[in-house]
Amino acid sequence: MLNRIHQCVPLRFPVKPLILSPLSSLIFTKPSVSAAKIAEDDLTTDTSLSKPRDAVSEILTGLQILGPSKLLRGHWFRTVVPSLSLAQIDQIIHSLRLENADYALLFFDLLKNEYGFRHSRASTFVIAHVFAGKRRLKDLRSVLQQMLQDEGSGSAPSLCELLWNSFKDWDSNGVVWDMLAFAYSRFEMVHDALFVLAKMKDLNVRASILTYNSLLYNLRHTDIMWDVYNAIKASGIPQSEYTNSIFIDGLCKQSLIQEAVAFLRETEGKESRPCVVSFNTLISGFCKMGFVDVAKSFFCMMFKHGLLPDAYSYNTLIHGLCVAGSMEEALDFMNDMEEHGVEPDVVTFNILAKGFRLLGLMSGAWKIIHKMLHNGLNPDILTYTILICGYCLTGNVEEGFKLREEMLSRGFHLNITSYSVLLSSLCKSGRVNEALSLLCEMETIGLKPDLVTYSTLIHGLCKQGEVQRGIELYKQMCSKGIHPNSFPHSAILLGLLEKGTTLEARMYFDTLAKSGLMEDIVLYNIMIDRYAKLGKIGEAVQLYKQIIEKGIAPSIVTVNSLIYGFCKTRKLAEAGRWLDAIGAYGLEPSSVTYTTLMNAFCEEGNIHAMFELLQEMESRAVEPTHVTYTVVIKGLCKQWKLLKAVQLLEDMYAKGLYPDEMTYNTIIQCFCKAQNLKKAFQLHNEMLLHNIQPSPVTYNVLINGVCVYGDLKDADRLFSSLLDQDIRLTKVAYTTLIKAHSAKGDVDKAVFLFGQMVEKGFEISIEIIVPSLIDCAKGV
DNA sequence: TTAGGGTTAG
Repeated sequence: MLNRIHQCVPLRFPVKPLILSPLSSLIFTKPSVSAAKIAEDDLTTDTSLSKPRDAVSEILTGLQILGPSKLLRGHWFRTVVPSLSLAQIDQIIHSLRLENADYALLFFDLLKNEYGFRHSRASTFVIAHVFAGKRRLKDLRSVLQQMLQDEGSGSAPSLCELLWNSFKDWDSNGVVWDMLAFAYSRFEMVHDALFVLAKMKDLNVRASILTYNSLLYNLRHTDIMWDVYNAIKASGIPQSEYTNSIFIDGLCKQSLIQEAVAFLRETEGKESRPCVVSFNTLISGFCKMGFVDVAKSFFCMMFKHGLLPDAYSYNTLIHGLCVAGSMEEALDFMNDMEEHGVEPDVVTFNILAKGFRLLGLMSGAWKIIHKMLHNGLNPDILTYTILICGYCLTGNVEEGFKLREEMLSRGFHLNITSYSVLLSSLCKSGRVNEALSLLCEMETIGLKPDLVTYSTLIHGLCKQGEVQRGIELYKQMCSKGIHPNSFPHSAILLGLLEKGTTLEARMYFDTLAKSGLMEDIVLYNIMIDRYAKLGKIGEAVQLYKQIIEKGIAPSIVTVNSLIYGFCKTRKLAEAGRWLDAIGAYGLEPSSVTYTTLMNAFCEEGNIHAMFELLQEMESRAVEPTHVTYTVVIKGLCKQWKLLKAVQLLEDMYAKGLYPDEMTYNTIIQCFCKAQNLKKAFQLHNEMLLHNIQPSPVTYNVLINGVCVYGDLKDADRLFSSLLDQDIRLTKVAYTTLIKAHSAKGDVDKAVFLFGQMVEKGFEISIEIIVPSLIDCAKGV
């Protein structure tokens, strides 16, 4: 905040009303004695002349004699200034404007910039009129914006009153009115801007198209956009080519995409024909809604209108293609760009690099960066952030930190986003305390963590079970004036579900729902999913009804969780009905929808129904994922069609789908049950070859297989070798082996393993010990 | 027009 001189420096003289001598005679007659004295005083330190009563005339005279730079920077002036009252300063500015507007500007700027003075509204308007008269519109805007920053929203009525009462007859008054409306609009104080516009209409002052465009832009998310557009048409002022583009953008933002297209068509052949920006807006709108093909057709249509796509057109479309995962086509458009003489820029390369990053293809992202360097472009902070994010998401946090070092060595400063990426990956790897230190580092270097940063950390803490600390951080965030959205609440809700009881979580959820602030489907989805997982389908459906009553649109996740709940409670027919009804909600079934149902049929042993669903899925162009394939492999295993299962595993690789440890566990277990331990171990080796980390479950399955169908000594050897390799084993691995030895009556070995288990700190339950003792007794 | 945060299936 600017210091106000009058708040800091007490007045040395009482403020008296000023009686100004005719200024012209002071300035344009021969130098007065006192002015000559000022010149002397500049060399001495005597300030006896600096009585405020005379200050105005002294300053004016001084300006005439000494010239502005000598006077305004001189000692006398510096001593006098702090003792001037607001009213005196207003008067000086007023008078200076009449005699020499440049001096008024100089005086105004000097007080503001060197003395941190906050000028009155009246002085600001005087200066605004000087700028308007000189057509220095940027300065005019700047001076008004500074005033509005201090005045804040809701200040329009009083400012309009002042502008009307004291300045209505001034030259360039209309320009000031227009800029005032524009400045309000630029600060997103739209109600104030609308107030000024309404006043202007009453006073018959015309607004410029720039002001209208700015307001149209700020209101493009709302219905009021139409009123502004109609006002533009009614005013008869010529539209700029941006007016229609902003209007089209607004229609797209309000999801009125059909209306946007119709509007574009309407403008064809009229005075304001569609321009490149209008097309770009539509391309962006369609891409954001996921209709990249339609976006492409508009891209092509530009040529038909004799328009050439610019870098924005290409980048927008390439972005849409990248988000849709169509990297090949995105690259084609980059080549097309070059062929049409539009040079791909840093934005193009960043978009493409992110496209590859989204697909987890970091090598592709690097190729793009190399091309970027080859084209003579340098990576910017976004490029680095995309790369850091890519590494962090694949769990390679260290590589992310190395890139941060490189960034710093190249003189980039990490911003909030770059920090948040690092924080997020630390949280995901469970290194929440390190993430919290990074938060401190951010604050130390003066970066203010935002909602995303806090939400990430709250999520990290809650996921680790530290819900209380998460809630404390949430409070800290609110105390800093950061207004929460549903993200931090979802983190806390998940934490409560994980750590506390469902009832506790439900109470938190109900408080959020009652507050009326949380209308986010994700919060409902979290709660519904928990009920579904618990088999409490009644509660889940109840919440679903609440969503509909509130007019909140369910998402495919909502329906998928409900379908899961019906499957869990073995109401497959009901689950099937929900699948059939998905279209009625304007939703599309996803691979999760089908996989959930397919798994349920598989569990029921109805493999035929499972394959029927797979067919339906493919016919509806829903791509099966590696999870879908895992379910199908499980189904084939149930039918003992092991060769087909192995074939499907190979098909997955051919299709570019990567099996994970669960896929292998499924098929390995099947070969164990078929007593084909050789193939089971072969598959285990294949996992390692493909860099898939076997999970403790993999080893449980293998140990159990060897115990049941092989030689117990081999099982012991396998077990020891795993321990030697420091491979993480669970309680199940120990109990499997203990049970096997107990069953064979080898009490010593069983007791030895039991001791090892206790030593490792595993909890021992009665369910493990009693059956083993019974087995041992039988053996003896 | 480009970078960061939350929910679902095996």
